[in-house]
Amino acid sequence: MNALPEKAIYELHADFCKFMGNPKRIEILFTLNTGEKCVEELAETMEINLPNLSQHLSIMRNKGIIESRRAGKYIYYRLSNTRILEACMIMRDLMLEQVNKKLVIIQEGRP
Amino acid sequence: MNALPEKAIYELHADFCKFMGNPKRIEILFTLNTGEKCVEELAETMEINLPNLSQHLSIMRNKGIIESRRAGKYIYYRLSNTRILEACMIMRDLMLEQVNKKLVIIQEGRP
DNA sequence: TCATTATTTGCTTATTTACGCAAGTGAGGA
DNA sequence: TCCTCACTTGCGTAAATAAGCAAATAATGA
Repeated sequence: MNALPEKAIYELHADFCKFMGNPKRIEILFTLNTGEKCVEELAETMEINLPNLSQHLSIMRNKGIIESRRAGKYIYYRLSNTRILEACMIMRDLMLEQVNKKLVIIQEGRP
Repeated sequence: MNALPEKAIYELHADFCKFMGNPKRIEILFTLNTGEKCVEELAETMEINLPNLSQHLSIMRNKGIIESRRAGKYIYYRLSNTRILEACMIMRDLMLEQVNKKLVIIQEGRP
């Protein structure tokens, strides 16, 4: 097979991870983890306007993070692979750990 | 304890994950996984100029992804928690899976 | 066929990010 | 003390991203 050069892998890797850098997309991830949802439902749960949501969905669809199917009038979105949630939960744990560390430092600041 | 509102968690989560959206920072992660390195060594391995590397290191340090210690003239960087690599490897696997899927689609396009 | 509903696209603006260069800082040694 | 080396910071610019609005699609039902 063709060996992708190392630098190209890093580019693809970073590009694939970019979707995680936006709070709305993280929210989409967690919301879809509770089950398939149509765009309107998502927009309502998330309190986001439709065009903006649609753009985020399109980014995630293009990267293969989520998949969609049409059923009558609605388009339903779901996670393509729940392992993404695994990675996401690790990041969340680590983030919360960091937040706690910072809180402790602040609290130690005023004895 | 004070319950962070859901939206705030998504903000913090996304912000914490942002570092993954840059190929240089992914490379730093993988390079430091092979062991502690000083800035100069990193710059040489990665073929990146020092100020730019330093900026990426500072971003990762502020988020608690990496830690540093001074030893004489040099400042050595290391990963603060190797679980970050776990998350990163899951993302990498999923990315490679997607890349393969896309290659298959392209190949099916010319029979 | 036409209107309606659900979703997407295009366009514009404000904000953020990346990176190169020049200058600054700070510890160690002459 | 002053110089040097290792690293960091500030600044300017180019490019990417986010979000809102208006307009365009695409499937459904009258």
